Amino acid sequence: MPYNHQEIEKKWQAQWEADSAFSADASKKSKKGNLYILDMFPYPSGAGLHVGHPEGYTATDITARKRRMEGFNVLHPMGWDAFGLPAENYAIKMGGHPRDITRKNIDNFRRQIKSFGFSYDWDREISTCEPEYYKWTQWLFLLLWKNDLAYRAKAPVNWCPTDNTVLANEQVVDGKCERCGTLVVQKELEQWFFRITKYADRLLAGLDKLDWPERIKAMQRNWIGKSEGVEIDFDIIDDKKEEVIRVFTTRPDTLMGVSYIVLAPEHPLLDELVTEEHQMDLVNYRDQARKKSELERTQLEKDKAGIFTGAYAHHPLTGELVPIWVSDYVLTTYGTGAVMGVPAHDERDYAFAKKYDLPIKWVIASPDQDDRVADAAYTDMGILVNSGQFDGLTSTDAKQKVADALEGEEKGRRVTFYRIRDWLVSRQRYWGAPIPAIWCEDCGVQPVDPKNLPVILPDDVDFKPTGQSPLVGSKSFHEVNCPKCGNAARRESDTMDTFVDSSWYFLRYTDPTNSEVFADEASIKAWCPVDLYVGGAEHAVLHLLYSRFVCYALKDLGYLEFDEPFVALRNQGLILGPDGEKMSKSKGNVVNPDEIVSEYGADTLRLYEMFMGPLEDAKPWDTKGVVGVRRFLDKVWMARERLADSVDPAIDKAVAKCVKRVGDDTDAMKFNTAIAEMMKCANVFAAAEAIPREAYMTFVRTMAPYAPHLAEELWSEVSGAKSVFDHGWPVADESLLKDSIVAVAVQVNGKLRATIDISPELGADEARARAEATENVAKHLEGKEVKKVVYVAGRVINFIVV
RNA sequence: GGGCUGGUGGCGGAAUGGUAUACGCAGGGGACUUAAAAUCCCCGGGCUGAAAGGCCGUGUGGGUUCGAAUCCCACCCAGCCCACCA
Repeated sequence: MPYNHQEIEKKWQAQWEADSAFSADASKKSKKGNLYILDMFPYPSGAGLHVGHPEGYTATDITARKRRMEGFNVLHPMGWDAFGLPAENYAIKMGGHPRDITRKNIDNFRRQIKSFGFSYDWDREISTCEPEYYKWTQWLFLLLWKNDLAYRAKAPVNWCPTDNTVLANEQVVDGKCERCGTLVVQKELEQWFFRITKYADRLLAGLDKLDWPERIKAMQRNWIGKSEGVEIDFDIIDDKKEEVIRVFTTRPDTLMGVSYIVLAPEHPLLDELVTEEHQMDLVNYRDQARKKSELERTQLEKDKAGIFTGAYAHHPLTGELVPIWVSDYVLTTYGTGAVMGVPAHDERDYAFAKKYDLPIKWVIASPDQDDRVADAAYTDMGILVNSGQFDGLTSTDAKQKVADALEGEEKGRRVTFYRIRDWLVSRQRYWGAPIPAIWCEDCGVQPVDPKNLPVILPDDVDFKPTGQSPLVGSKSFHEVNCPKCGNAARRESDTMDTFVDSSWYFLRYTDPTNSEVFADEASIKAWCPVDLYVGGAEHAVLHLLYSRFVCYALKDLGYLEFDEPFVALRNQGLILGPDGEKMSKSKGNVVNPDEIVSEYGADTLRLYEMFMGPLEDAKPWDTKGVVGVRRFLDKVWMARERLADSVDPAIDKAVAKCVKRVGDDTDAMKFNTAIAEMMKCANVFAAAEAIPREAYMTFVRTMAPYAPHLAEELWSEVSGAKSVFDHGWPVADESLLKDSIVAVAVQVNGKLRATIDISPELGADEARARAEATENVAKHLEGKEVKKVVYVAGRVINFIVV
């Protein structure tokens, strides 16, 4: 008979809640110490949870439950990343207030998450949109501001015309708004920034010590984009002025191959140096370039077009004349906005030179002479040629020698550039934490006194985005005095990027109700940093990089004793629809976890999601497969009817092996193979007429982190004791793990010819004799000379014959 | 174009130098049943053979090794990420 999952799961969820079974208490004595196991908190969308959410949550829940059984004190909290555009857009479209919509969504998310039986400490639940929380987001802003890590500046920024707000670089994907897909336009606006670039080098170096997926580390390295090279000054030939064009290159070894210089269309020196004859060309070209959207610039990647300015510069070492060109393949936002054109050894320069018939000078020869093709740039390292004093050097040596020469002449210097930009944190939207600043006509922009936090998000506003923050229209919000001179002033009306909210939330969980500090020092010390963090790979750069930055800053400012917030990180893979495609409403392949829980139970859903395949892989959903794990649970359930005070060494052995394997695999987060092992054990139970009670109860404890409801029910029914989680993680009986007889493969010249059942302790000679005695092996050895015999005890014996 | 990850039965996957395909799904056969469902047991890489067995087999081609899905080299394909970054 199948078990009644609805009744059992409801019963134990209520029991856990009544017992506060999972409350984390740092003051509690624990023999193993404290662990912080964290899920990336969800954005509570209107659609509710999808099956992807419980995948990561189950992985951490299994880990947390097992660690508790082992005697660790575990902090395992859940909360809500509750500010953000979707709720606000929904409110604009459908009416209502983003707060009400968000709270309703949170209620639904909480109900769903509780239905899965996760062992969260609900007393620590946080929500970033509540004033008790965002007070400290604002405090963080003030702290960074006070320490010159937050500042206001005018800069070219990304503007989304649909959402009517600026976006961080990280939120622009393929030139489009990450949220709504609208083409982003560049605007010159004054905005608030966090000085993340100050930490570029440390954020890069810190990656090395992290237990994170290589992929994620590579993406962060890529995003930080460190490149070491040389800045080179080219003197402009101009009687009137002493100006230089500064270029940046990572390949100073190609300096002798320069045949022109290219400036970005926005380069500040352009107006001065363009000759009269080329002035109109420049005006037209700039006009054209400005009209191109980011997307067009990307799509036209291969089309290198530009114009000649009529001006020339001196080569810094040879003094040779070098023409100065303009093209938008050079970006203002990287390096110096000017590059030296070396067509022979750079693909872009090559394309440009071909188009405008500029000289192509080969200065690097491939060490592999034949490799050099004349109809393409040679971009690898090599040996210098046609380079005067540098001839014969390798690229690596030449880089140093050229840099030395330039530094000697004061024509250049070694520099490091980063691709990462400062983090733009202000948004012209309503549903976010107000930036705690006050504008005074006399004193300029002033920080709000921390005593007056939180700056409450007002209700008397119209949410419709107009390009200005909706807060601009709020009267109550703006009746404020300057904190410095006391005169009437107005509040900053921008709100913060929601990534600021989520950049520190894991600290708040350690002390979620504190109204004096963002979290008490002792609480942070007790739990942080996070020992295990699990979430989707989509946060590879944004959230994870921002959180790291905030922790580095807080450490420098004396608030934390660690810089890296997440010691170990794992990404759960995407769960695809049954058709193997990414789940989406439009494809109609979305699986609703509520239906699985109601039809098969939470334990089945948990087990199935872990059984599908390795945690980090993308895996298609198969409802038929769900039935398979439910059958397994029913087998375990039914086995309780055949318990006996009997002895069965075979079953004891199967259980001991299961305990060992499940323990090891759970620690390695190989949940799929752990479950396969439990299934094997259940099959042994199913085939047995009587099952030793002791062995069965050990199995139930082993299964408990995976299927906690069923385990609790079986434990209380069979043992009469209260919670299976109070009884510790079972220890495998080592003596049962060793097999006295094993099947050893017998090979002749590497081909399997037989297997023999022998003791793994058996000596090589005896094993050989046993192997030779088997009929098939004898047949293959007949008439052959045995050159060598390889024996690996307990595994394989291989005869090498001729 | 660059980087990363991967390619194993009909399907999800297991095995990280030692019997390839554990476990599950789907399929076939049997037991129980008036019957069906449920449940339980057995069989499932290909070719060949009555069987025992033999040959082939982890994307392709080579290499290292007594022995390779696993390590090395080259290539093909797929997915993800980045991409005019000088």
